Amino acid sequence: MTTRKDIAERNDRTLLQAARDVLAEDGAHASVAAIATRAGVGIGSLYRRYKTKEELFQRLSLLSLDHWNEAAEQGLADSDPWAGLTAFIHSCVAFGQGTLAPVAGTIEVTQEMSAKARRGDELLDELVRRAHQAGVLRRDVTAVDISLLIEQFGRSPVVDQLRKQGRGDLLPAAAEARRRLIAIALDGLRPGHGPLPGSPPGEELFTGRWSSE
Amino acid sequence: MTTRKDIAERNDRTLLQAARDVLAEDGAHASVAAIATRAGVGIGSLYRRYKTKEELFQRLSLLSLDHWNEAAEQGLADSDPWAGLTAFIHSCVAFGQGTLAPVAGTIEVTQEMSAKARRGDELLDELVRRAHQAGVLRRDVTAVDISLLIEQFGRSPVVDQLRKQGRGDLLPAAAEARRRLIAIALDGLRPGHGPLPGSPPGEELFTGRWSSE
DNA sequence: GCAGTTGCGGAGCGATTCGCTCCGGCATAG
DNA sequence: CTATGCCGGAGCGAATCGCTCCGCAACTGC
Repeated sequence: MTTRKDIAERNDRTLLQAARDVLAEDGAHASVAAIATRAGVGIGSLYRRYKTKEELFQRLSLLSLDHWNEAAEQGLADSDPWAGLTAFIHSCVAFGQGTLAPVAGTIEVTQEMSAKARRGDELLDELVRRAHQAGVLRRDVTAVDISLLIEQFGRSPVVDQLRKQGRGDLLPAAAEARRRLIAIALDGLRPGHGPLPGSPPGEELFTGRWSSE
Repeated sequence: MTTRKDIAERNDRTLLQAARDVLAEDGAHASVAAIATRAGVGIGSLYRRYKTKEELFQRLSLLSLDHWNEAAEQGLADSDPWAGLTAFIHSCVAFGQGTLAPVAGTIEVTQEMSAKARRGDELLDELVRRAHQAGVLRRDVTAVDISLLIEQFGRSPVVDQLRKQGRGDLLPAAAEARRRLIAIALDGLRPGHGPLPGSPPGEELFTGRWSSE
């Protein structure tokens, strides 16, 4: 038997997960109604828990930062620097750390958030330092590179589009393909490659059609 | 002196470029008004050239496919298989090949589009086959992997967000950081690494908080 | 210099969707 | 069986959507 309290607690968790998923698919366009529907609750219930849409996103942002920090600490707990670093990256990518980017500019940043973000930076720095020292990470890769890599892979256009089109049957294949991509990128982090740019390898490859970038 | 005809021609090119940029920043939410404003023309002018929003996107889609095919042909023209392949990838990423993904499901696919897409697949296959034969590309990397890599890097959450926030001053640094990421991924494509998954390296890294994926 | 023509920008249309409120109905407690 | 409180969703005003249409400015032929 499920009491009403059980349901309430489950909704709390489900709501944030739904928010993350909808955010991944719809970007900044994500609507409160879509999040509530995805979570399987009414709009009223959502607003009983979070006063505004912004409050929901702030809460989600905090959860995201918490996950980052916990994953980094778990990574540091691993005695193998390379295993710890890659476990951290995998965890963050799977969590979808990049999905909040579209709304990052629309919500107010609390000092709790910035404090946790600062701690997250420190943890990642340590993760990278350890890997450098052990010689398992190419020297010219910085902590910033790792952050960007996580953010870049945190959203998957292919997976998002499939999910929106309701082709859930293809999701496993897409997820697998994505894991292959991440594995490729991780291999690129190992030592023994030429130096990174600097100036890009082939500056003017692009047709003159586009000027930007 | 600029005649009216000059302006008209320039608008034609500028319009598609603006559409691509706005699409990158706003995703499927991109509005016609935003595209016209970005291009520096009135809404009326946009609708004089394209009957509907869909027609504009279809035209952009064709342009995107043309760029893919031209870049692939240029890559094949290079006698060095690795240089040709990486030049192709760089060109497609810089063009922003992934930015159309959010609207791909909303526009009707003409047979001209699917024909060009098929040709693009063939060209990429040949690019990959050459590289495999020359031994400069790891054996377990497929053409699909390359496509996904291009799509994944075709959008840059960081760059898009900076541009939306009007921090144009930071764009060069962000673009540079992005190039570093691509270089890392390309290095991961070289031979001499362990096999790709298959089953992911660390299946249950993730906290149990999220169930999806 | 003047009338005629062409193409431009943007105000404004109806429709849609947004964040959010509020209330009728149902499940549970006593 | 009554009383209580939480739930879902209809519906509010505001904002935004794709798109039309017209007044004005810029150029041409005389």
